[in-house]
Amino acid sequence: MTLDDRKATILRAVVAEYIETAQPVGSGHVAQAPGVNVSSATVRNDMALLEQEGYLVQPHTSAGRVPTEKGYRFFVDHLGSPDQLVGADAQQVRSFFRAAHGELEQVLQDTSRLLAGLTQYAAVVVGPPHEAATIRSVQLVGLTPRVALLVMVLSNGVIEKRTLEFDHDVEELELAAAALALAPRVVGETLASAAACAVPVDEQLDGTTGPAAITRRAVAALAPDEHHDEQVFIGGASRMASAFDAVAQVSEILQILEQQYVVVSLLRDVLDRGLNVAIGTETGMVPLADCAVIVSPYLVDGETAGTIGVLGPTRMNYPQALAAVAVVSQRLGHRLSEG
Amino acid sequence: MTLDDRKATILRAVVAEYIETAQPVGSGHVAQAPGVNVSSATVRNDMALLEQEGYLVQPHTSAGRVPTEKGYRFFVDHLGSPDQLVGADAQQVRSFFRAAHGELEQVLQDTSRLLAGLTQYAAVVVGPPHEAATIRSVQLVGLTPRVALLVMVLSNGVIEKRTLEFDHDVEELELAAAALALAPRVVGETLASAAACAVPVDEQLDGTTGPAAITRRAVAALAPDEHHDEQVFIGGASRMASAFDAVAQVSEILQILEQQYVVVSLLRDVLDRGLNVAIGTETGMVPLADCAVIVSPYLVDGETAGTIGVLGPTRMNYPQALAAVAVVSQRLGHRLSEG
DNA sequence: GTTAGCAGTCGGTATCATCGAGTGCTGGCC
DNA sequence: GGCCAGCACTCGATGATACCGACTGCTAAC
Repeated sequence: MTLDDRKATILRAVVAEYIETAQPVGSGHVAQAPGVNVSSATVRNDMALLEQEGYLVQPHTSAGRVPTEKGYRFFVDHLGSPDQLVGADAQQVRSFFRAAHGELEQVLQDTSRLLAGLTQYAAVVVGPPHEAATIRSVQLVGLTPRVALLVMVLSNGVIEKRTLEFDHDVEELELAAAALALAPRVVGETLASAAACAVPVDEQLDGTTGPAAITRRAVAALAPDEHHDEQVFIGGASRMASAFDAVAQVSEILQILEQQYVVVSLLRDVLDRGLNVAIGTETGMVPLADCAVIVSPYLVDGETAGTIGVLGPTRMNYPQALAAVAVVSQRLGHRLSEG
Repeated sequence: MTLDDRKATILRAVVAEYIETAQPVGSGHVAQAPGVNVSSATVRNDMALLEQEGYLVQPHTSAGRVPTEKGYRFFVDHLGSPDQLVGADAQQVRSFFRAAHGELEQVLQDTSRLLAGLTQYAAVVVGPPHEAATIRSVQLVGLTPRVALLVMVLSNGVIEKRTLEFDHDVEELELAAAALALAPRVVGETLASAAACAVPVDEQLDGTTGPAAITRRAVAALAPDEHHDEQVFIGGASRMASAFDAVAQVSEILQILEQQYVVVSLLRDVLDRGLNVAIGTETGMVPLADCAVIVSPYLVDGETAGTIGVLGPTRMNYPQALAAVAVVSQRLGHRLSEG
């Protein structure tokens, strides 16, 4: 399963050139690549072996070779020292995070654009899950006589809101009273724990009107939505499009990107398998057979908080994209740790 | 500038068939179209005239004809009675709005998906501007000693928040005091008016610490952000992709859809010109030369509140898309009027 | 083990003929 | 005068054919 030095060098050269040109690579080109100091005939022999071992394929007999998933996999697993971003890009990242300020959502959204701009592929930024955040404040605001808004500020700066609809008019005073009753019970709790531990308390109370009923309604609405536990921001889907040549394929990939919870679970899945790169079928999604995903968690205050990722073609520029993801995830974590 | 009956019928037939097949339309096909009771030779004569008048073009001498922008324009301007949605679609809209509940943002997001599903093009839903909404409640919540969140609930159920960063630690009590001072001045105002009329009051106060300073900071942060005055939701960009055949073009269009404020101003622009359909260069954006946009405002409580739109190829199915936009905008307005 | 040389493969491109959908025009009919 | 059958013509699309060249695998020599 392990390759000798020369074959590894040749494989690397093939992948590198294919990434650049998107054309099958012939032995002649490889022989001229730096580090390969053998003739094209020797390269040919080794390429034939590499094909037998499943690292390369020939689209047709008289053509050069193209990396298989296994080939890409070897390439990323044996990259040696991780690349640095080129100066201009590094500069861009620095000045971006120096200027980044304001709302969490805005920062995450802009970060996804930044990453997309750096890599020329689609970028995904998943915000910190609300799971872990505790409730800082609770408020009940009437919008119409029968509709009120439950507004909670979480410790990570995210705001959760729930619409409460009643089948009878509700007074502002009742809302205020309900909010007062609610606050001591839920402040300091997470959404989930607040929803769980507050329920039994409420079941004892009865009646369909008055503050107690409102409190009960509010508690019932607390539980975190299945799919909205974390925020997802996707940037640069348009850039990814240019990396493919069939419109139908682009459309399928966009369709996946539109289902944000699918993207989130894809990233989570990859991380759970202990990977930070998933190539082709490794993504587990059929329409992504020609795509690769790079994932990296970012740390806020030393704990993994969210995830960023890049989605591009299997022949993406791995060294550069890996470097970009690494730098951005590190800087983003830093930025969010400051508070 | 006006066409006689037969030429109008022929033009309509050409546009209708081209929309369906995306192939240049020949005189033979037109002659067979219902309503055209003349021979292909006569159709040929009229088509030649229609070409002279700029409604049609021939891609090459021995080919059928394709509508020009002017041709599409005539088609949509003379559609006669607006189409009805087919039964299944109408049913889908009804059940969607019957089930629609919960947060405003979620409803708008889902509506964009619904509209995209109905039309098979990209759909845009612009939420009610925050401009007109008045502030219902104000709250200041500390996140870290030096960072606080200004949270405002607006009358339309939208939440506006502003991050306040201080260069010295701030006590919870100070925040509470500042919020108390702020509330009577801004509740009931719009964001803009609150920002405007509260400023002079604050300039009289001095000092860099204490509740007064916090209040001043909060007021300064009130002014609505230029670009985030309304929320934009875009659905079904992937569907639009399949309507084109050049990847580069798809990429350019996606790029525009990614700049949400561009989309918003595009829709606004079209409405300002008194149109509800913009075709090709009428959109004013070069990459959209092969696109058409359908726009419709929706009314909440009798007042125009937001806008919905569809972006598709110039050869989009106008009757169907117009019907879908009309129904959805009407139902959405209804749904949001209930409160 | 490496490599120069060589025969063989096969996709891509160019050339050419053919086909057919579609046109414009003409001349006859109502 | 308006309509239309008929006809010659145009020109892109399609398919066959030949050619070119970028490859390969193999062999024999170093």
